[in-house]
Parts: sequence; structure tokens; C-alpha cells
Amino acid sequence: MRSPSAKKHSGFDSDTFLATIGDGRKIFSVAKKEAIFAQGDAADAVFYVQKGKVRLTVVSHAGKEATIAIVSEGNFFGEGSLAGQLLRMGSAAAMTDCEILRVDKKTMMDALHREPAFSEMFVAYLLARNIRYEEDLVDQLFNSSEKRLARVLLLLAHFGKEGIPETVVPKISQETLAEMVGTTRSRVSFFMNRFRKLGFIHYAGGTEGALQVHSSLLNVVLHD
Amino acid sequence: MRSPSAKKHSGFDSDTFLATIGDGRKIFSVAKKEAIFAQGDAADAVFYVQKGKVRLTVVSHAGKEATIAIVSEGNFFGEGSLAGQLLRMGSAAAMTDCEILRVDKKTMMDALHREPAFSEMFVAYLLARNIRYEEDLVDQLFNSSEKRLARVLLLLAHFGKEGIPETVVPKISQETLAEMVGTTRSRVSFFMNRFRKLGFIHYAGGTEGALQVHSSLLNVVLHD
DNA sequence: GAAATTCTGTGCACAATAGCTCAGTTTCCA
DNA sequence: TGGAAACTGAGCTATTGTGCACAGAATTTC
Repeated sequence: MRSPSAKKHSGFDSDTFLATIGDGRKIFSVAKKEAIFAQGDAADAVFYVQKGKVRLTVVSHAGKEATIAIVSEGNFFGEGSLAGQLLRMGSAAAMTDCEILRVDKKTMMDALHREPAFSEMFVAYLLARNIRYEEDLVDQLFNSSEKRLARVLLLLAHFGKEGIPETVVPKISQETLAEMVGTTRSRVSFFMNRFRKLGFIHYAGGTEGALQVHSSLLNVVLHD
Repeated sequence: MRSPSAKKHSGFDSDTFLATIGDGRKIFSVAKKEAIFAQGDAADAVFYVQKGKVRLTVVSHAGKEATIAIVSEGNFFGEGSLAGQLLRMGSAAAMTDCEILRVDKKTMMDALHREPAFSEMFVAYLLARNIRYEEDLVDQLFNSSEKRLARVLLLLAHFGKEGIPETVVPKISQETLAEMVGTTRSRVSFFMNRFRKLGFIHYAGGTEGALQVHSSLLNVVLHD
């Protein structure tokens, strides 16, 4: 029920959280690829990822799809409902098998009101999310699709773990990458091959078909 | 000192705010075009706009400038410092004569911790900001520069005031518009003229050189 | 394992945009 | 007031990006 692994993410202790709030909550499992909510649904709850990864997407009136964010363990999504949005502005679907905590809007509001520690944690989360959106926006405003793709790959590999020169990215289709970067799949294919020829990435041929990203890919992002 | 006009914006009563927090705050005036902080400065405070408008910009390593947001009365900026950012990721400058409230990071953290009402207000603000960033990001991912320009113009004119068919946008240069939209000035010039020829906007010739935006400009944003 | 589906590498025509220049205006300031 | 500085409209070219279409590889499904 209470996954110990959830406790170590994002500095938030899910035990405290569960003890804090009242009845309007529910933990449930979602299988890979299953939908959690869809664009246009009524928005009356917030979600918290206890295990797995969730993808948030938006579909434009023209039918194009974009991936707005990938939410991993220890983070919230669907917070728009707290700010008065009555309908979901996008869809959420599980990328892997997930354990999701669903909290009613009212319950969440009460908890934020009653528990300063929880409120503080939520503020920290919102600030982090804000910064990420701001960075994404700046990235879009400044960079070409090639650089944006390089950045997305580096973020997916979440670098920084003690001098490890390369990291493995879980399997992800070019289509999804294109939606994240904001371009077409053919462009992604084109750049992926360029990156590979230049030695920035490497297709680890295993059945898992995983991808190795070298830190040298940073050159693409940084260089003019 | 305390501008009554500030009280009516964003549902936040600045009197309460001032009573809530302790010493680590300061109100000061900033003249139009004056800088409030610059990219790279140490980030140890949060700001609140009591009067006027503030523009937030970022400069890329390649020297290109982008306008991330325009902050008007009753809103915060520089909250990145609260999330552990040690340096300003962008610059802030007054677009008009402003009255700005500066709150030390520590003071702000204390206030958030001590005053649930204040914390709640800040959460609401962060949620709103989040939604706006998300919308901006989606706009960038989906729309052409022509549509983005149309959207920015409509937002600047903040529509909706009881069937008024058109609204005046304060004087703003094409260069600034280009930075907000994420394109070049020549494109802005090109589209502005197109909009004018189509009757979507109108140059009110006065010395103020203000711009009238018709609601029909919505057609540009909505139509495929 | 065979068929069906999805994913990938590529090529090409065409649209959109960036980047640049230049000339005419307007605005600002000493 | 006169000149400097900023703003605008316009045009041109190279680059970037889109929208297909198609065939082979890989994966999933039955």
C-alpha cells in the first residue's frame, strides 16, 4: 500500500501526507498506456504519482498532439483544478504501470489550509514546476528543433550522477519525442541519425532497444 | 505609501500582507525603463508589484532576447529565489513607473510558514502563473508566429469587458512584440500590416500612437 | 509463425521563418 | 531646433521546418 520508494523522492514523505489528509483520497493502480483523465473531463481532483511515470498531453483544435510534461514519482499533476479550472485542459496517461493517489479538490484545499508543513511542500513543488515550465518556454523561444531535441534527450537521461559519462534513456518512440520537442517525426529521425553519426548517442541494440546518451550531446545545446 | 488601487487586484489585500510580514521588506519606486534586477544577480528576495507593469526578459547565450512575461499590479516576480535558485535567470525592468515591494527570501519563507492565509494566497498565485506558463508553452508548440502574435495582442488588450468590441493596447514597439512572440521584428511588421489591411487592428493616430484591437482578431487565433 | 501493426530511415516539394539591408518616419533629447 | 536614436515598412535569400509518401525493420497479436 505505502510504497517505501515513494518516500525518498522529492523530499516528500508520503506517510505524513497520507496521515494529514482525510477521507477524500484514493490510491489506485493504472496499467501502462491506460488513461487517467482526458481533455475535457470534469476537473475535481489532484493526483500524485507514487510509482511510475505519467505523460501529460494536449490536443490542439487542429488535431495535433503535444506532450506537455512527463511526471515522475513524487510529483503532482492535475493541479489546474485547484485554481478554478472546471475542465481538464489536457489528458494524462500512464507511461509505465503506475500507482496513483487521487485527492479530491476539497480535501486538498482543506489539507493545504490546515497543515502548514504540507502547504509548504506544495509551494516548493509549484515553484519547481514553474521553473521547469519557464525553462521549457525559453527553450522554445530560443532554440531550433535540433537543439530542443538534444535538450529533451539530456533531460530524459537525467544526468549529473557523479561523472557517469553516459546514461540510458528508456525506450521512447520518435513520435513521442516529436510531440515533446514540438516538431515532426521525420525531423526527429533525421536529427537522431545525425547525433548517432557524430557519436553523441548510441543505440544499445538489446531487445529493450534502449538509447545511450553521451554527455557530449551538451555540445549541441550549448554551441551556436 | 499604500496604494488603494493595489488592493483590488488579484483578490489580495496588500494591507494584510504588510501587517503579516516582519521587517525584511521595503517599498520603493522605480522609474519607467529602470532595471529592478539583472540576469546573473544574486537572488535573495521576491518582489511584488503594487503599481505599474514589469517586464521579465531572458538573454540567450547567443545574445537573443526574449520577453518571458509582463507582470502587472498584484502579482509577484522573482519567486525562483524561493526554490533555491541562487542567481537570477532573467532580468526585470519597469515598463511604466512602478511601486515595488521587495521581500527578503527569509522573511517570505517565514511569512509563508506562519500565515496560512498568506500561504494560501501565494499558492493561488503560483497556480495561476503555472496555468499561464502552460498555455504559453502550448501556444508555442502548436501555433505559427502569426497566431502567436494575434494571441499576444489580444492578451495585451485584456478583452472581455462587457461587449466592448475593441480595446486599446498601450504603446509597445514591434521589437518588444517580437521578443514576446518569439520571432523577428520583420515578421511582426509583416503581420501587423496584414492584420491592419484585414481590419483586425487599427492605428489610432494620436501622439500616443496607441493601437486598437478588434475582437475579430480572434478569428486569426481560432481559424485553421 | 504468420499476419497485422507500429516504428524507423529517407526523399522531396513546398511553406514558413530567420537574417539582413535599406530608406523613410517618428520620437527623443541636448 | 537640429541631430541622434529608435521605430517601421519592405524586399530578398538561405535556412529551417512541414507534410507527405513509401519501403524495410521491428514488435505485437492471434
